[in-house]
Amino acid sequence: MVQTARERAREALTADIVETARGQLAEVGAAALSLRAVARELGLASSAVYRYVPSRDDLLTRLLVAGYESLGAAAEDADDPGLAPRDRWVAVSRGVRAWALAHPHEWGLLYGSPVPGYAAPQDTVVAAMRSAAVFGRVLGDAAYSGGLAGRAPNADRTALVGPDVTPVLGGEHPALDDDVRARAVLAWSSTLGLVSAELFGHLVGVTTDQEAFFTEQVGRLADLVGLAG
Amino acid sequence: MVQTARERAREALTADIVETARGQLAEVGAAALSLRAVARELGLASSAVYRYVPSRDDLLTRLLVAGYESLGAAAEDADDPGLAPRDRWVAVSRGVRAWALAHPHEWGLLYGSPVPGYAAPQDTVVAAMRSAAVFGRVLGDAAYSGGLAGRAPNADRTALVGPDVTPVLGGEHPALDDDVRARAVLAWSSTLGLVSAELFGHLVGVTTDQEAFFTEQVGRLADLVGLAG
DNA sequence: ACATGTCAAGAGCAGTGCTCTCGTCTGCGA
DNA sequence: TCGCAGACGAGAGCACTGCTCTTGACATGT
Repeated sequence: MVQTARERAREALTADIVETARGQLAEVGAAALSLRAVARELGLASSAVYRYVPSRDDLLTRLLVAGYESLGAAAEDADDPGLAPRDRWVAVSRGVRAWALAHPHEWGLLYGSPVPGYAAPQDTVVAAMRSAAVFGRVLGDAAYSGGLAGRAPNADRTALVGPDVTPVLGGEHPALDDDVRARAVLAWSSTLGLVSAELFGHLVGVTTDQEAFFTEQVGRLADLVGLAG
Repeated sequence: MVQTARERAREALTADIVETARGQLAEVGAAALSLRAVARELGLASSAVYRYVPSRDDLLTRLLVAGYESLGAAAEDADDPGLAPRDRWVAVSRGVRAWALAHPHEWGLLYGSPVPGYAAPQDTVVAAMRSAAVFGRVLGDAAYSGGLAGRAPNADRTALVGPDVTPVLGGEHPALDDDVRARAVLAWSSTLGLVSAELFGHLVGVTTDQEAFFTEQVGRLADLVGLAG
């Protein structure tokens, strides 16, 4: 028992605050998240909350990290290494969409417009990598299992992806050149766009069956990456 | 002169309020837009503004419509009917991106997370169509000029686009089936995703040259749609 | 010249983030 | 076992927000 009773109580109450804030976030959204409302729900004075959370921005950061972790876990759960590469990619994409539909306000916090006056600190980028890494793993496994199409016919185009993304996008492999990595980044940000467009209401009236439409589209994106299936 | 001096003064002041609010929006973002700050900047009492704008939400709606119109105009300006279909698509996409970079907070209002407690009224959807219609026109012109690839080999897949989008996506033409329309919708929402990802900081460290990267990616999307060039 | 009604302003309500102070109480070291 | 530093919760208060209501001045149309 390395921590005292006070420390335990402190951690428990801090966790309570973050959990209550998550509930608030799910109900009213990030920009309307109120520290006073969290305090009210916990039966605390608003000033007491500041003993545990230094500021509203810090609370947002915690929710941001928790959101990235939650999304990353959902993506990992949706992955099934036994499937063909293309089907794996589609399954992970569907997992991401399902999480977004279940947590729309959290998705807005992660990938929507930034909260005014708030800049995400550097700690959040590692958490943000978790879901992207799942796609990267599918890509890497496909390369090693031969489930990735060869070099595109016009692969002489510049690819323009930074060297930092190599580890997260499947690692080093002869089949994984910058051209296919650029395609993967395109597929990833396209998926972001599809989910956001659906969630933010930009596809109402455009599609007849949102889920089937999404599945078909991410399948096209998997083809664009060159995944076999 | 059908309107009295009072009516003219009223319209001028209303326009001043909206213009000042646009400035505020550009500076601090939509969620932090303050009616009182607008009033201060105009030398008015905060209560006086409510004589011209019924509520903050109504002001947001006006800014939303103005934003869609501004983006649509930028897309139209970027279009050049003399180019090959693929180059036209890329040019319009680049125009959209350039507008977004010049008006980041307005882009966030249009395509980012919705402002809490605010639901966009139906009037905004027609304005939102304007930029999409430019892409639709490029698609339609390509079909009529023969610059659109034929039916995809596996076009037996369901396409799942609603019938309402046909007019805006090039109209009726034998080469424009629901499969190619679905690809166009995918390319459009992918472009949304690319721009949002860049603007909201999700591509920092991923690409080495944002503009060249974007140009290359929307070129891939144009290929996916089947535009020749 | 007068009545109508539009106008700007101010006070006020309920809410926000955040700070400071003031008693209380806990837990650690002597 | 005692005493005290430090943590704790509560409350008041500041500056800000959107919005409503009243009040008094002014311009407009008859």
